[in-house]
Amino acid sequence: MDAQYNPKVVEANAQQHWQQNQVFKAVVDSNKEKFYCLSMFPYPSGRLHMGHVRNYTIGDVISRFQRSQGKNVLQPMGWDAFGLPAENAAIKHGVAPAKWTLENIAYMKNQLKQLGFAYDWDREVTTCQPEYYRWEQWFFTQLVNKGMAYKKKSAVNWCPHDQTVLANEQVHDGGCWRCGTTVVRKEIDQWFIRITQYADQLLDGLDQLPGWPESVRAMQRNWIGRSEGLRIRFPLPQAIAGLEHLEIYTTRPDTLMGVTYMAIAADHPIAQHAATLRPELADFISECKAGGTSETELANQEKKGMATGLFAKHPISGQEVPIWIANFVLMEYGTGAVMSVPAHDQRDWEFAQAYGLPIQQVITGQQGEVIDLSQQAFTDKGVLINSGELDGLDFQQAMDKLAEVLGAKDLGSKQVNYRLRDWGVSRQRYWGAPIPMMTLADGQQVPAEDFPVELPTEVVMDGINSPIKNNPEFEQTQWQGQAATRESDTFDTFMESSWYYARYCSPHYQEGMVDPTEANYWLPVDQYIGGIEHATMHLLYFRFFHKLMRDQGLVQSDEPAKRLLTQGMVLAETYYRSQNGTKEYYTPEQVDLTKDDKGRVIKALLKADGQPVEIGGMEKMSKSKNNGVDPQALIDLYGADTARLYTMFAAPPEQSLEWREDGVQGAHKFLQRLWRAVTAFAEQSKAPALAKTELNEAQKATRRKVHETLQKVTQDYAERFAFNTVVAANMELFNHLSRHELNGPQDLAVVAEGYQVLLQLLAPICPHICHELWSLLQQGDILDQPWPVLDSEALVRDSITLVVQVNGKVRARLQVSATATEEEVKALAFADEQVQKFAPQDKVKKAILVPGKLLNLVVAG
RNA sequence: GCCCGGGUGGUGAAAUUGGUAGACACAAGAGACUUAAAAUCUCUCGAUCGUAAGGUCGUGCCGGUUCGAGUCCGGCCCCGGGCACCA
Repeated sequence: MDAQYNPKVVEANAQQHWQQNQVFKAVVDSNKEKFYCLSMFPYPSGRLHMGHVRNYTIGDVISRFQRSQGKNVLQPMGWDAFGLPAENAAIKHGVAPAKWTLENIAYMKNQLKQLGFAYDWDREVTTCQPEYYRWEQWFFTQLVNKGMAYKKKSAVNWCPHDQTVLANEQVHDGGCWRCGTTVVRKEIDQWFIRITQYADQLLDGLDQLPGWPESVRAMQRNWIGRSEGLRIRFPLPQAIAGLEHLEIYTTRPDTLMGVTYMAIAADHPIAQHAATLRPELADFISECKAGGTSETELANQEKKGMATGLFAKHPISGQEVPIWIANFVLMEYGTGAVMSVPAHDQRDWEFAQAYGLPIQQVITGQQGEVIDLSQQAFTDKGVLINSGELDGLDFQQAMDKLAEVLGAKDLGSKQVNYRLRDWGVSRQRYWGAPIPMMTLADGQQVPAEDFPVELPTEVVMDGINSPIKNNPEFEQTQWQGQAATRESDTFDTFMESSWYYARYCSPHYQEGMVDPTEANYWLPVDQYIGGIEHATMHLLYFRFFHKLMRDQGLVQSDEPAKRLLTQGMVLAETYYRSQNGTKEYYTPEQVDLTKDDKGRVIKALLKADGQPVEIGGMEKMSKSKNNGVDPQALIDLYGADTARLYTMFAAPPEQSLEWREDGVQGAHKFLQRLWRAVTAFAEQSKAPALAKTELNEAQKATRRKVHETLQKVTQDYAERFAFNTVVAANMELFNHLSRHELNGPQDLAVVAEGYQVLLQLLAPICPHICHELWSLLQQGDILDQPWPVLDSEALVRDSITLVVQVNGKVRARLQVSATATEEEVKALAFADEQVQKFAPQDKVKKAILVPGKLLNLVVAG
C-alpha cells in the first residue's frame, strides 16, 4: 500500500467497487425499515457550486449513517430542468434551451459521481422530459375537473416597449432589464390552483411536523396568515359601476367609529368609474400602475393617494366618508378596498398626516391613560371611546356586538381571512411544461385528453417572445372534432418540484403518476434537506401538492416529509471597485492580500495594477459577485473526501459557511495524517484479542476515549445533525490513538479497536478513504459492518474534576472520587487554599452542589 | 415596510437541559529535524496587570431574572434569508 495518500486512486477504486456491486440500488423490502433521504434537486445551471456540494454532502452523510444503522435507504437525485436561465443562455449563446439543459445535466452528473454520493441513479428524474411532465399535465386536468384550478385575471410585470411579460428579476429599479422602459402592472388571464381551499389544512398540519425547524413552521404560519375579522359593507349613496356598497375586510372592527376615509386600489371598479368623471384621476391611476408587482417594491414605495370626490356612508353613523385611491391598496388582496383609521393604524396615520385628513381617536388604554396621537398612531388593543353605545367595550366585545348589529342590517359579518393567495401557475414563457388546456371557438376552456402535450424542442429564441406563442403549428389543434386553440402559457416551475419526490419512487412507471406499491413503501420522505430560502414557497407548494395527491388517492400520508433540515448558504470574501455607482467584482485569484501581525487582512491590491480594491465582506457565492469557488478545482486538487470533510467541519449545517482556502488544506492534512497512521499501524504484527479486564491505566484511558467518542458521535449523527462536532470528536480520537505508545500486545488490541471504530464513525463523511483503510485492518466492505457496540463499562471513571466557585467565580478545581458524598466534597473544598481565601467557612451562607460538575459557595458581599 | 435567522479570540467554530467560555481546527510566533527548502514533529497563542502565584475584564449594545446567564426575559444596533414570475 502507498505510504502517500493518493485520493485520485483511492476514490476511483471505491467508486468502482460501489458501482460494480450496485450497493446503492434501492429495492422495496418489507422486512427492513425504510429510510427515504431526499436532497432538493438542482437546477442544471452548468456546473455544481459549493451550495450544491454542501447540500448533497449533508444528504449523503445522513443516508450513509442511516444505512449503517441497518435501514433500507433510498437516496435519489434528479434535475429541476425547466426554468428561465435556459432561455437566457439560449439567447446569449444561440443554443436551444433543451440542448443546453441536457449538456449541463451530463456535466453535473459526472461531478456528482466524482463526489461519491450514494445515489440510486436508476431513479434519476429529469423534469423537462415528456415522460415526467405528462403526469403533471394529467394531474392538472384532474384539478380542473374538480374545480380546483380556474382561470382569472391577474397582474404581471409588463414592458410596454418590448410588449412582453417580465419576471421580477428582469425588472431593475422599476424598468425593463433590456430597454429600461418603465415597467407597468398589466392584468392578463392566468390559471390558478385553489391553495386557499387547503389553507386550514396547511396551517394545522404544521403542528404535526415536530421534525421541521420551528423557524420554517413560523414562516409558513405567517405566510398563510389566518386572521379573524369582519367583512363590512359601506353603503354607497347611489350605485357606482353596478355596486351598491363598498366592501372591506378588517381585523380591527373595534376601530370602526374612527374611520375618516376609505382607500381603494387603482384597479377597483369605483376608481375606474371615478376616472371617467375626472381626467386627473385617470393620470393618477396610470401612475399607480407603474412599477413591478413585487411586495418589496410596493411596501417601500412612497405612499400616494388622490380623493375621488365620491363618498360612502358609514354603516353605523351614516356619515359620509370620502373615498380615496391609494397606491398601496392592491385589487388582488382581499376586496381591493380598506377602511382607514389613522388614529389606530400607523400607515393610515402617515397617509392622513400627508394629506391633512382628520384623525379620530376611538381606542384608549386599559386604564384610560391619555394617548398622544401627534407623533404616531396608537395601535394597541384597548377600550372603546367616542363610539356611542360601543363605549367601554374591549376588542372582542366590540367585534361580537358589531357582527350582531351589522349582521341584522346585512352590512357585515364575521369572516376568517388568509393572507395566502391562490397559486398562479401560468407563465408566458417557452421553457416550461405546456399547460394542457384548449380554448374552443366559443371561448370555452377544455382540458387536453392526450398526454403529453409536448413542448417542441427544436426552436429558435428571438429574445423576447416565446416560440410557441402565435405559432400555429403548436397552437392549432382539435378537440372532439372541433377546431381548438392550445394554451401557449407554460407551468410555473414550482409545479415540477412539488411532486418529484413522489416520482422518484417509480420514475419509469407507465401506468400512472406513481406506482402505489413503491409509493406506499417509500413515502413519506424521512429526511428532506435543502436551502432555507425555500422555507415558504417551495415547501408550502410541496406540502400542498402532497395533500392534492392524497385526495386523488395517489399517496396515503398527510405530509410529504417527516423531517426537514435547512442548510445555510456558502459565503466567500468579495473584492470590488466602484465606478460610476456600479461595482466591478474581482475573484480572489486576482488580488493580493496584506495581513497585519495578527493575521488579519488589512489591505487588498489588484495584481494587474497594484492598486487597492475594496474588501466587501463575506457574501453568498454568486456569479455576479465573482466570489464563487468551483468545486471541480477542489476535487482535482484534494479529492472528494477533503471537499466533503471541509464542508462538514467548517460550520454546523444550518449556519452559513464561510469559505476559506487554508481550512481546506487543514482538512486535507488530517486525511494525510490518518492515512499515514493507519497504513503504518496495519504493518505492525497482528493485534491479539482484547482482554478487557487486564488493561493498564493508559490502555483503559484510550478505550474510554474510543467509547466516549462512539457515544457522542452516534448521538450527533442521529439526533443533532452536528456533523462539525462529529469531525472534531474524530480528530480528538485520532490524536489520542496516534499518541498511544505500542508497548505490548494489548496496546495493539486497544488501538486496533480504536482505529476500526474511528473509520466507521468517519465513513459517512469520508467514505472513500475509510473504505480503503478498512480493508487494511479487516475483511469485508465497511458499508456492511454492523455499527460498533457501546461498551458502557469502558466509560466508567474513578475520579472526576469538580469545580469550586465562590459567588459564581471559579476559584479551584478538585480531583474527587466519582462516588464522593456532598460532605466529602465540601471538606475537600474548604481544605483548599484558594477557597479559604475567598470563602472562609464561617462566611458561607449557602452551598449549591451540582453532582459531578461543581460546587458554588455563596458568601455575603 | 413585513416575516424568519444570526452576532463568541487574529479566523472558522465548541459549550447538547441555566453550571469550568474558547473543545477541534486554521492563521501567526518560537523550536527540532535538514547543507537548504518543502514536508513532518514539539511548544505558545482572548485582553490586561503581575517576576510568579494569581488578580481583573471578556460571548454585538443597554437593562433585568438567578447562588450562577453565551444560554432565559425586555429594549436597541448591525448583518443575512424570504416577500408570491430566480430556483
